[in-house]
Amino acid sequence: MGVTLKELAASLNLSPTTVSRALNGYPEVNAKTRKRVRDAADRANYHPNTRARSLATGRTHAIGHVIPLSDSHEIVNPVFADFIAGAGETYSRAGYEMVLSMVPDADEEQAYRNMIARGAVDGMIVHGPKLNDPRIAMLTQLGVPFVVHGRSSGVDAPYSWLDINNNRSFRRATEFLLQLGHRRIALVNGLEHMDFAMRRRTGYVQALTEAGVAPDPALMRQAEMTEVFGHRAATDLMRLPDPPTAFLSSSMLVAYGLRRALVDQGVRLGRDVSVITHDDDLSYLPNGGDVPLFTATQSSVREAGRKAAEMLLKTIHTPQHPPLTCLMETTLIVGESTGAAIR
Amino acid sequence: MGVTLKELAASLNLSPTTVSRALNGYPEVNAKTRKRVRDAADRANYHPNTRARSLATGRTHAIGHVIPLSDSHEIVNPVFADFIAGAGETYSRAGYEMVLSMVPDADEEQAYRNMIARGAVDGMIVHGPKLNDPRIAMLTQLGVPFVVHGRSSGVDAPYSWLDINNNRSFRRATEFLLQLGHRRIALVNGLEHMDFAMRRRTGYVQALTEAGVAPDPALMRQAEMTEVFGHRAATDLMRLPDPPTAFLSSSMLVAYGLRRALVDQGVRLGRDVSVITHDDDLSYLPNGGDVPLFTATQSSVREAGRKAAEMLLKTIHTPQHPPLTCLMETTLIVGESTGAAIR
DNA sequence: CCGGTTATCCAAAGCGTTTTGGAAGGTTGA
DNA sequence: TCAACCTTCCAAAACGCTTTGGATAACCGG
Repeated sequence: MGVTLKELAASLNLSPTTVSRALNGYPEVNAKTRKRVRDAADRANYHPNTRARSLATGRTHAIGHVIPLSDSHEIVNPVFADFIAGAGETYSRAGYEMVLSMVPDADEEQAYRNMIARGAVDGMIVHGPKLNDPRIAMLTQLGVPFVVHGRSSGVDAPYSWLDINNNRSFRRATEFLLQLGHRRIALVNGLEHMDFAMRRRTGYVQALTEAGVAPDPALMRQAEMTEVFGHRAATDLMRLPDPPTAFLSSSMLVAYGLRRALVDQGVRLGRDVSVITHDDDLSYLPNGGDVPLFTATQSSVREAGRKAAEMLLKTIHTPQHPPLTCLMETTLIVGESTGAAIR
Repeated sequence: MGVTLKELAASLNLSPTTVSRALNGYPEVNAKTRKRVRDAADRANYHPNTRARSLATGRTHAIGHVIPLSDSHEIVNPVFADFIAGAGETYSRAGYEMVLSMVPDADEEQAYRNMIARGAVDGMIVHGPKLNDPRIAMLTQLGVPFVVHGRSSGVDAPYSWLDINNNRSFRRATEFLLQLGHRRIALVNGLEHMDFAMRRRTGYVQALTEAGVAPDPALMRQAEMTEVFGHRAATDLMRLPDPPTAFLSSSMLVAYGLRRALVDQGVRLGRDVSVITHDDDLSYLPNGGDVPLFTATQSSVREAGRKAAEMLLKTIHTPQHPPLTCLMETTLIVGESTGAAIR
């Protein structure tokens, strides 16, 4: 523990009041005194105790994140690391701290409730929204500022969110493959009770339908997005009597798995079979070096974290403001994993 | 914000003192009253305000983590997500919360200082120790309980740490390859100013030397551990006049890159060239399904997180206790990526 | 019936801040 | 010169909890 305000004040022969005001930039303190106080504070490495301050002000200067662990295998989705890194940048610049809670899906609601009831945070980020996500109504009802990373289809009441245009993104990717002559296009998706995965499938189905291609359920897979899942999916799908000539993947890791399976089977990527993947632009999973490995719909999840945090801080500072929303478009980057369909 | 203790007490016609004691399990309160209080608290969803509580008790019931972002590319190492998930399990079980700060390498020391000076945490976890890491002396001097995930060669004074036996792990892996007849063994390592990477190289060099094989600097690479780095390293190394017949990799992602490069060159994994990788057992990066993809030195970083958190809580609760240490061995899992050297 | 326990409760202080409501002294304007 | 300001500071209350040090009443043994 460090110096306290009282001690600092005593050492300066000033009252705590004056020292507090001097440091917080209030006008009613002499310029000379202010400087004297600031210098002494620096010298003593004084930082106001956050607990005491938040008790006095009623604001915690902290944001809560509840990261869900997929109940099945307690998998923590790797996008969280980068999203949080982005949000963390914003927080530290604004003098906020981040408090994190990682809990199994089942305990999630309680985790939000607790953080709030204990007065631990000024606002929250909602991660991984599902269809009709109950957390949104809950937080609205509790009156806590929050921003959802993603959206929740089925929730009508307005709320603040930041999302990428998953539908459009996968629609365009599908159209791109269709233009290359592909007709048998597989979708290797995340779990479709997750909102983002559902929207991606919708976009994919829409593009197919508009092009007069009947969506084939046999070509759609969904699971936790791991490399192994990608491998299994591609292996299975290539065994079909009428196998796909192109794959749409929901994550880089899945795409790795797809590639491994395809290569195992002696299929040339970008020649015999095409692959487009979504790329969250994770810092440790770059899509190739100079030339992109995969053709990809790309959007930086880190940037999303930065922006979502900014939105949240804004709603905290102007509580009466109506909900903020932000829809980010992805960019379609052409790499070496796509080519014309062989006929 | 929720109900306050005073309100709850008033609604029960009791003093705040009694309500507090009833809820905190002190003996000097009638069993009947206690039940009445507990019930009312549940009904009102009362949770004590953490800020107020920690102000009163002097303990925050919070642990600080400072996650470094590699200064070059601001990469956040994916192992952190799983480590933190593990630590988080322990924390929530013990009623602690986790406060996170993600900062560029350069600002790291200040981030620790701030958290402590502001009285935001009861203890800290030190991530990613480098050789002769200054944070250890700093925290020791500040008198804050902490546990290092890893160790720091060059720091003599005792401190609490939890580490895997990197040296032994890579020594064994190297010996394994030597026994298979490999002599040209490449090391594709993390950045060697990181303690773990340095220890791995030492283990590797020791095994080679003991076997009478001269370590060849041309066969050692180090960088941020991404897939792309693995690909580049393998591509380069295979171009050598006397290319390696085996690779040692420091992470799963690097191994993915190695495999891609090798496959690109038409080399068969486990036949023409062998690969052993370290596997942190990340939840979203499983080493294959039923049968392991890679021969690997495996150790769950999530389990490490759980244990490190437990150690930290222990040192917090018994401050006079001497430093705790824990050295975890890895297990060598044989997969399909290794085989006898071709002669 | 009475001193001494024991069981049960409470008033008040304190944790480290911010903030409200002055107070003292100096300055200004007529 | 004197009321009416500023300017600059401070004492004390408040935030929501825990904890110290009683207080009250009931109970007990002799």
